[in-house]
Amino acid sequence: MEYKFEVNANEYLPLREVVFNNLRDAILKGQLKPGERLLENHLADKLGVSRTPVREALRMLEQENLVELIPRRGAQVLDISAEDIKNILEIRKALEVVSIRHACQKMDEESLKELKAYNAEFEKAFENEDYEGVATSDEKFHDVLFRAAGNLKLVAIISNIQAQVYRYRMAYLKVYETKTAVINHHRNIIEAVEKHNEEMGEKVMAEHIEHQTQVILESLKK
Amino acid sequence: MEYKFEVNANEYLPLREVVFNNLRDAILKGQLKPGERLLENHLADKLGVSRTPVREALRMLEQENLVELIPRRGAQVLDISAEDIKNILEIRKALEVVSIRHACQKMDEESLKELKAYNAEFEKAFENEDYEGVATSDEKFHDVLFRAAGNLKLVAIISNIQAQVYRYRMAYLKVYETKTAVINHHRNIIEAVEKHNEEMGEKVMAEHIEHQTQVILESLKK
DNA sequence: TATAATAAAACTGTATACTGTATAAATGAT
DNA sequence: ATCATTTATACAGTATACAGTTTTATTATA
Repeated sequence: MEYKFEVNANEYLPLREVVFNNLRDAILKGQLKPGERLLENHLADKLGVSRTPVREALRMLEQENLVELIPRRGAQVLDISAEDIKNILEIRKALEVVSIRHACQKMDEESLKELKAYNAEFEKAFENEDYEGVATSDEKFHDVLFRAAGNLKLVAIISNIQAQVYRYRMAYLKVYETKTAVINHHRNIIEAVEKHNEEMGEKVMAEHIEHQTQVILESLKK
Repeated sequence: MEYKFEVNANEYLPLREVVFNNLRDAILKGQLKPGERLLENHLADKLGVSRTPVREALRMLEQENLVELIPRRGAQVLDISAEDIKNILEIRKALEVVSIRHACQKMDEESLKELKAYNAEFEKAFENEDYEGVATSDEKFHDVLFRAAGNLKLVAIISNIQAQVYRYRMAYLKVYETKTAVINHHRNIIEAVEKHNEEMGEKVMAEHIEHQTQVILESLKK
């Protein structure tokens, strides 16, 4: 019998996906700045591929609302206004509320443990002023809630929405007053989920997102 | 002085957009059926273009959740389960509620008139059993509400969401009991908007979408 | 007749070549 | 110098060519 390496079918990624992930990342992290033009040739050279996969990746990024394509002019990183941020966070609020309602109804012990674990991570990171850590554990915290909702479409939309305001996340967390407010929100969310108290969950989550909106919009004025 | 034809800058559409619109339409109308494979060469020949714009259009359709791309295998029209429909309509409900809250707060006279006009169209079409007409005036009715909300991101997401369940729209409207229920919903929505009664609007809209969900899921069982 | 091995065909993935249109640079007129 | 006019350049849009992989058809084998 002949042996083969067990090749994971997921191992292969088309170049367009690689390019897509690359660019997406660079945009989210702010390495590619709003308004910056994305020249196909330039990107292709830099990434060591031909224009074809770059172009396809750009079409995907357009649909994700991360870049803007102007016919015969090319792509540029989408700029986002204060109004946009308000609009996006309003949508996020509505969807997070849906998701926590479900979570309050049917979250199991396992997920609840996870939720608490990520929250511990979250608080610790805050103590250490490790904002990168705060951000990632915050994401994980919310992810548990989405997943508990058991609505995959919801997860997809929220993560798309989030990508659009990702850049402003750090500014938010670093604002001094955020810390105590957000830690409280999270604790209340856990309590609501634990007690299966939908109304409470809904209320706290709405506050949580509204607070975030306030702070981000405030910080934008400067 | 020399005259030139006033050339509208928006007149030019890249082929990928043309192909995209074409395929999108065909999928929404059910001419391309769920599960059906979309062969690049075939489509390119049929539309009289090369594979390049077809491929780019497919990437866009993937991001719109209308087709599924399997690496090295190609594209196929995305199939949708009852679960998906439930999930999607739950999201739609949340977003329509957001939008009607705004509409109740700040809809102007002009838009209100439009709303009533489309609703008259809607009721008349129902009388004439012109379901195509019912569907389009219903769309316009809801569009007025979205637009009143003044949140462009919301409009974009809802229309994407709607595209995914577009196929089931007719089955819904043709169910006998739908007629009276929906006509009532619409009338109540108008009343709520007119009286700036947010709570009422929210309640009616939620019912409206829930009803739709019920009927569609029911009709799927057959 | 089923099953495995092999060969052929059909597709997708990627690169490259070509075309036409904007944009920027260079030239010339006022 | 400033503005218009031409020319050159850079770029996106589209088509095509080729490579590699999967699927299907064909043949061989039990």
